[in-house]
Amino acid sequence: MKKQKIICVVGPTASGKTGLGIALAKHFDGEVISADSMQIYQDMHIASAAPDESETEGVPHHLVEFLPYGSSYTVADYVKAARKKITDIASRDKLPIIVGGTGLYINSLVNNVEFIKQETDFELREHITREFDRIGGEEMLERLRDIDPDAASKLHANDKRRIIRAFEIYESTGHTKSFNDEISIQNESPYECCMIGITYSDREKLYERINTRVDVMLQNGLMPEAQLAFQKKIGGGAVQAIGHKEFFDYFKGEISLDEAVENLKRSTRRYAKRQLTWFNKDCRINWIYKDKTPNIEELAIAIAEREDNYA
RNA sequence: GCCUCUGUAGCUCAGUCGGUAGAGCAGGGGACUGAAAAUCCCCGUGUCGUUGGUUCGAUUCCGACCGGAGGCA
Repeated sequence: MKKQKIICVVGPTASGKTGLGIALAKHFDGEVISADSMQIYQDMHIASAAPDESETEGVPHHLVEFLPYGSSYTVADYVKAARKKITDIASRDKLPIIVGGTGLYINSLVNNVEFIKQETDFELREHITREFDRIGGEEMLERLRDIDPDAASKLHANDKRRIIRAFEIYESTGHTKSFNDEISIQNESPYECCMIGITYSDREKLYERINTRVDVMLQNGLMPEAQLAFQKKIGGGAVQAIGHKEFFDYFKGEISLDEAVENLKRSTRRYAKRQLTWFNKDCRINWIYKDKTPNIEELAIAIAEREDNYA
């Protein structure tokens, strides 16, 4: 069976993925599918750095700002939606271009991870969480060792979320996490993916970019946007967004505005570092260094053409 | 010009009654399969301002010099 060609543009925040995605889409007659766990939400346009109409230059962007703030969304939801978009775009003879910084989403999509058709059982999760709080991480990990030693050996007692998730899987499916993980990647990926990573060879330069981008966001009205989010006081994935939560302590009068801004810049820097850790281990990625490349778009196009004939 | 205080990790500072040093923050590395912009784990060698002296041995004591802060003129 012939594989569907796609291009993936990955990299840390503020590295210029959006612009490169648009350039590639224009060159190869493609459409962009975002792989960003925050750009999916509405009402956080500035914080999530969702592309503006003026930036996209007519290139369609999918899976961006379509979910109401406060809803919850999962990797499984994302992969399902993205696959559908790829099929849809390809059926119109356009090239699907995945652009984003959420490593988990990208990997799951590209590696064709199969998720069990099942809704999140929040009640079960709540129940297991209570048990965790009652007996502690060490004891929970011991119990997990009895049912799924492989998974337990990879987890730390403090890793509450993953320990809880391991029990959640076992109790709702009857299979261990290890087993589920194994069968989840048995189907070969239907995609032939050219992966392009964009970053700076000098970490300092990336951090400078991040700092100035935060300043620009502030000028563009990040604070009022955060204020609205603060007033909504609702959950879902969006409350985790860097760019809103850092202001909450300021709104409560606990820290100064300067402190809030510094915290925001620091959170963003740390996030970028985690993204780099994630992407660096993927040897399929062709890296482009912004501070060493005169024309990144030209290079990206050359990489895509070298890997295969996308034209 | 004189007097006092001060100079230790990128920053703020501990400390060594003389045996070459440690916290917080910043930062670095790693993990990651239904919350992932989340969550979790690990990481502190630095001419102890410079230069002489005392000493078996000085970052620690003494002197001079250089830089910083304050006071008196």
